[in-house]
Amino acid sequence: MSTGQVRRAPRSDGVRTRAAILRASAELATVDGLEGLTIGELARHIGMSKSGLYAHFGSKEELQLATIETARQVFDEQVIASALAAEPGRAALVAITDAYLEHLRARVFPGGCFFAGAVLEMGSRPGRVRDAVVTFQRDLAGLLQGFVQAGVDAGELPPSDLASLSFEINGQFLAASASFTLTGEPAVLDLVAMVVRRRLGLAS
Amino acid sequence: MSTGQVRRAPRSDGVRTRAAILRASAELATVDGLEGLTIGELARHIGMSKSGLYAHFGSKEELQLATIETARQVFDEQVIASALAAEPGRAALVAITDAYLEHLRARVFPGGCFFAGAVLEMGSRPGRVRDAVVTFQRDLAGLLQGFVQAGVDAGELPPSDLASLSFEINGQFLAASASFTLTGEPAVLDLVAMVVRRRLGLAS
DNA sequence: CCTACCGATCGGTAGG
DNA sequence: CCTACCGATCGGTAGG
Repeated sequence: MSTGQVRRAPRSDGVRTRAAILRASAELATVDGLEGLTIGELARHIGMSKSGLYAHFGSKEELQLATIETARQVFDEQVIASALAAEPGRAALVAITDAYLEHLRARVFPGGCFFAGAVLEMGSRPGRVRDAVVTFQRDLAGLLQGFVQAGVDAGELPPSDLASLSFEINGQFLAASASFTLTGEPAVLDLVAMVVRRRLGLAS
Repeated sequence: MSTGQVRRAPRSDGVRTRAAILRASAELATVDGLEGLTIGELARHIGMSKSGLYAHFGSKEELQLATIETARQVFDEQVIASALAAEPGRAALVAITDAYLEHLRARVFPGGCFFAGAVLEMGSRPGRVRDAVVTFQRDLAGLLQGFVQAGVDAGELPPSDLASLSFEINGQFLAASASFTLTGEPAVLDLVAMVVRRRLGLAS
């Protein structure tokens, strides 16, 4: 008896429900877009009432922002983590590329990379949702640039790569997501893996 | 009196109206998306009633398809034409890149490249609208690949470029549109111009 | 090309 | 987390 009665973890059901909602929301958003996503469709998709969703998120904008946060966590775990586990520099650039391509290959989201779609969709809009997407994009670009800088510092890459290499790799990520989503052809992913390696001087 | 009374050209007003509608539709679509575009918003934007639009296009899908056709014509005139005017091979690849970047710089569409947005938006959807976007993408990829082939045939490019160069350039176009739309920074366009030239062995 | 209208769905709220 | 509801807007049609 010592510590008293059994207690369920406070709100654990709510936390789990919220996570399930957000996961479904992120998936739907890669097909319908962050704006095209509707509360009604999401509610139907997870077997809940619309007002049930409003109990978790006070507005569509809050839902969108929470969805972006969830997608970011997925991206951090599946893509960024592999890069951080590698040696900064060329090895990290290869690692993040392979992890990104594997993220696509596994079809984690039905519409390809969440942020590739979101950046193109929200790029010319005002508001907090756009700002959140821009922040992600800026952070990713900064991470890539840091790897390039490390590669240059280590003598793995020429200093001229500081100007554009991170941008180029980012562009190949966009192309990979767009092309793989369009065609479903795994060869696209192998092609991009080769392109990046070559660009880094790591293949014929 | 010879040829009789003054006659207005048959339906010329209707043709002009239709063109104006489609131009506005293409502009709105680069901000709201091809799906996010609504008949009501478009009608308001051009000062016409919703049913006035339905007189020109029987359904939203027809409007979307006609909008894509209009955007394709703009792209053909402003981007493709410059490439076809150049020597096939490296010169054509430089020409299409510069024309594409100028198309962005001029902000022909407020949301950047119409098709960059459309491909990412429609990639994971079914239907005729997606098919039309895929067709554009396939045609552009084929055009680029033809230029690469010509460059290889002329000895300007190594045969190894046949595998991926056209894909890489396409990726830089996507990155240019996304990044320029996000930041509005013209330096992005200069960067991509340099990246492509370097990739073609035409700059330091 | 218009007014007037349709059923359905939108984002969101009241009240429990 | 639900039912029941709100005004606004959706794509689309009738009839002119």
